[in-house]
Amino acid sequence: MRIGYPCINRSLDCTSSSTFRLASYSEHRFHQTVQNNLHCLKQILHYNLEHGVGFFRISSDIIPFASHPVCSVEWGRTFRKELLSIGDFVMNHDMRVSMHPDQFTLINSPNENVLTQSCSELSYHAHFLDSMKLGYDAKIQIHIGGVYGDKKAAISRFIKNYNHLPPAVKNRLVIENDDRLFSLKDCLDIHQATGIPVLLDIFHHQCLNNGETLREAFSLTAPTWQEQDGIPIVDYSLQQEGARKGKHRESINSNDFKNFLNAACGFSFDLMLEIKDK
DNA sequence: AGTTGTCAAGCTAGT
DNA sequence: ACTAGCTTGACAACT
Repeated sequence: MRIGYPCINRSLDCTSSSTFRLASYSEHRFHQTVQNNLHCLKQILHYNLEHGVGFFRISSDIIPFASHPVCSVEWGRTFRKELLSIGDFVMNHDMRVSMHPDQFTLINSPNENVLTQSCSELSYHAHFLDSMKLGYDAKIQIHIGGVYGDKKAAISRFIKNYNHLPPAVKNRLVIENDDRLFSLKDCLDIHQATGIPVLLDIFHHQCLNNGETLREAFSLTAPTWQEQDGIPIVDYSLQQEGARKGKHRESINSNDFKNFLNAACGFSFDLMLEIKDK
């Protein structure tokens, strides 16, 4: 099992997700920012190696405005050497990376513009991981999307639009159960129809489920991952007490974590710790 | 130098 | 009607 954390390393003064306002976009600014982000990503991966951390989620901001019309730079070519070098580092040390496009990426939206932009956002993520020549175990995780007043229709729209995605995206895309709308069971149904792997989010499963125990949730999701997908990815986090439902905790609770590990015993997976203080 | 309003994008539930 | 929350605050204009 590899353990990972998302996007930000609080021990290094180097961030791989710095961006800028759209209003101040220029090719120079873009070039500078991407160069710095890639440099910091390398630093973070080195740090991770030294600290036994084999898994990392790369921020979607690593290439700012990559899917926006304003960006016409062929960054995959410009930064080819840097990207390949990072990819080599990841593979040589048996590490894994993933990405999580943000809440605006909705492939089940009834709005065609939202769908189009979501597809180009997903293509950007796939292109980024492809540019590092990483295997298809480097995943892009998204939620199912909105309900739009009709859950069944929302699910069929997801399946239909998923089938039209380019192979580069399909090779990496996985779906994650969320905390309010689409449960693990919904994701498994979509898996039945599409073959898409299901990423189990432990915290979301506590918020929304159909009575499956944690062990059952593991048994159900594990077979949705094929050989080329790598071992399953599992997201772990906890409710911040006193905050509104869905808010992630600042720090881990070791009792809860021990219970989780006991329930997970015997299953093979990589673990993403979505805990604010890493 | 420090503070604070705002930032590409969507949706939902709670207030 | 408004806003917090979402995988992650931080940019940039203002005082």
